[in-house]
Amino acid sequence: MPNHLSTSHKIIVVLGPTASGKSELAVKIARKFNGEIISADSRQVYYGLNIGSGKVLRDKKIPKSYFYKEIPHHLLDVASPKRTFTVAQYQKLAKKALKEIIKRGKIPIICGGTGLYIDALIYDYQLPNVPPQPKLRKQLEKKLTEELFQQLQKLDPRRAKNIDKNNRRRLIRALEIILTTKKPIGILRQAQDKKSKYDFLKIGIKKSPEKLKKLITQRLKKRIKQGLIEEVKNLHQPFYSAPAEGEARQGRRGKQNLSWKRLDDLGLEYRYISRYLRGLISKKEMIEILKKEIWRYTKRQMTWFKKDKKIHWIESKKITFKFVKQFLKN
RNA sequence: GGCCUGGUUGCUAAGUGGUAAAGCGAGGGUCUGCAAAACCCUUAUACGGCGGUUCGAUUCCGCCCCAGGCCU
Repeated sequence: MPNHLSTSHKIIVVLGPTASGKSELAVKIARKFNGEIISADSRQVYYGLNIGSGKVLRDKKIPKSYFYKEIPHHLLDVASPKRTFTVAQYQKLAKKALKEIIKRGKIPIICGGTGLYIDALIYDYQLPNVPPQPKLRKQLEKKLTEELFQQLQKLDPRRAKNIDKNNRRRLIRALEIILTTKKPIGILRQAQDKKSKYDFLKIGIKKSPEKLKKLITQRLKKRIKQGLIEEVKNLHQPFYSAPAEGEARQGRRGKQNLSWKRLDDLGLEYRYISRYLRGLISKKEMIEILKKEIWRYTKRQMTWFKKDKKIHWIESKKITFKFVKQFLKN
């Protein structure tokens, strides 16, 4: 069994490309094995992004916290969509949730498609204690990529050695760290080889490309039927009148008034539907582009997951349960 | 029937008398505070057909085919 450390706590991870059916599987595991779910999704953390982010519905009978089919869900609706949320924040909140679940004697089930978030949590990434500094970034943003790289070489040669010298975003962050701490961080990486303090079982949902494409199309259609376009419209310009029955649903906390730019940044459904709403593309184009973009997104997700040799790729629910049962027995 | 414009890799699209950009798409990859992001690599003999001119034509000439436009 993977990572068996006698003193550590057991956690289950359910991951896979978007539209593969993670949420449903996670809930089933949670019900069967007395678990609670921690979402690991970079968009579901925002309130207001519901249909488009594929958030599970909230049980109406259980107000206050987030339940779905009587299973508590964590890390949903924890941030305003107006502001950028980052891995560091995710890590902090998710860690807290994780501890609490363990304290309750329940099994934490991390479920999501954001690979970085999952690993930051279970491997306890040591992120430099340097929050983003907008002013500094703005300044660095003015420089040429090459200049950024040269500056980093001077200040933190070890980091410069293994950084992607074309990636401005990374370069700026690296400089932000060194300029703030004055201490080179040198080499990071190789997180996957690190020991986790948890004993975890990583389950990946495997789907053939054909199947996945089909699921993407179906889900997109379904979401549009559920009011996805309305959701995006309201995020940009919410209704002021009392919300209608169906609308009061979940995670609604006042008006969002997200700019088109922000919606664009949120990606996929939010990006392309907002472009449609702005009249930049037709509805038909929007749907075609989305199918393509969502597919490409799954490929990026898979690139991340593929190199993780600890993932157990499964194709049926039955096998999953068997796996989980055995994992929890040890 | 006549005239004009155009036919370049999966798509869009440059270009030159000495065998050919780029973008998109597609595939692969990187990843430690924007990750639905950002970045990198790959995409072998692609110039409608047949002749001609030329040392050499995708590039010039002729004919043909195809697409679009115009004219009678």
